[in-house]
Amino acid sequence: MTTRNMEDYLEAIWNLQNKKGYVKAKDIAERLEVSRPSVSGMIKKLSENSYILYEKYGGIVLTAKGKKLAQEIKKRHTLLVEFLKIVGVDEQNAQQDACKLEHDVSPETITCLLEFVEFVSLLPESSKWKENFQEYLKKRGLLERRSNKNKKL
Amino acid sequence: MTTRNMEDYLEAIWNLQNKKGYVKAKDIAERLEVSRPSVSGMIKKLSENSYILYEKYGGIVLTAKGKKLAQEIKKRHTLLVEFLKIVGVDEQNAQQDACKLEHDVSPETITCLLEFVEFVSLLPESSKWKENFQEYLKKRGLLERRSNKNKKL
DNA sequence: TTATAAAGTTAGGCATATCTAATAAAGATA
DNA sequence: TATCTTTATTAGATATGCCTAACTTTATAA
Repeated sequence: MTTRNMEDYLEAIWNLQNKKGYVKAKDIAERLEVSRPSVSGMIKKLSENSYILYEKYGGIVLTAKGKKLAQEIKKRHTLLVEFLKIVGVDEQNAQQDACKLEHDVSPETITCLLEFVEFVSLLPESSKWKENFQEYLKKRGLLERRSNKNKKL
Repeated sequence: MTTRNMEDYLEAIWNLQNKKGYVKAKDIAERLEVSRPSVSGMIKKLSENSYILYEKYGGIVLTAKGKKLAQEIKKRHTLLVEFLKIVGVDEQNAQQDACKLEHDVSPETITCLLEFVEFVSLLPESSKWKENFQEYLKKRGLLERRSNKNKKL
């Protein structure tokens, strides 16, 4: 089984590969804000579990298995961000939350969120839903500011 | 700071207190499916951090601090379940997912979800949104079954 | 009241994941 | 090519949280 952490590393590797074309331990460390020895340890583990190909002091390459998992996580992440933005979470918070939630959301919930996002995005221009929701959010914002009640929950 | 695990234990304690009126280590162990020594360890930790009052071989009582946090987590949990059910996740899955997500969702996202749930629940009977969404979900279900494509993502 | 059963604790170990300090290998430059 | 800098690894420690086995305390019941 993969842990939350292995997933984070795999996703980072996938992102780096797409962005820079290659992956170095140093870059993973920076991206995940961990020390290089931590990266070394995880590389060993991912390699042992056949998610990556690796030789000491060499390059890091995702196996088919690793790539598949990394893509899945990335898709979950992207979907979560899309969804969070629809319900009014700002980009930055959406990104941060998605990083954590992507490890825990069950396949069934993913399917439901996917359908929700698709449904909303397919709403015809004539649909009043979006603008009603926007209006509702705006009204809520005003009310809350007025009553000065910052519900932390 | 509280860890994910401390939160799980606090929530369990809160639930037991509400359900049975008192809390025993054994019940926590059963509820969380961990061994009794694990519970002993966490009780010590929660006690050291002033989330509960505890004396060896004695009763477990939440402090004001512990109660407050437990209630917050419980609220997050309840909200997540409500939300997940709206987008079509069945009760059981919603409960399971909420148990995990409740630790990671940021306050801002909680606020947004709360507003979304409220908005949907306040939709007038005349609103076509709900039935359109239901219909959409049904249609998707049929299409997926027909094409036999189980997107696992 | 004393033996037994149930509940809780301690001891000791394992797994995950982190860190710093020290060492080794690779890459860049004079 | 030899040196210096960057990058990566190993060694060794810490923290969280889990487990089983053994022991202690409390509660029950004969």
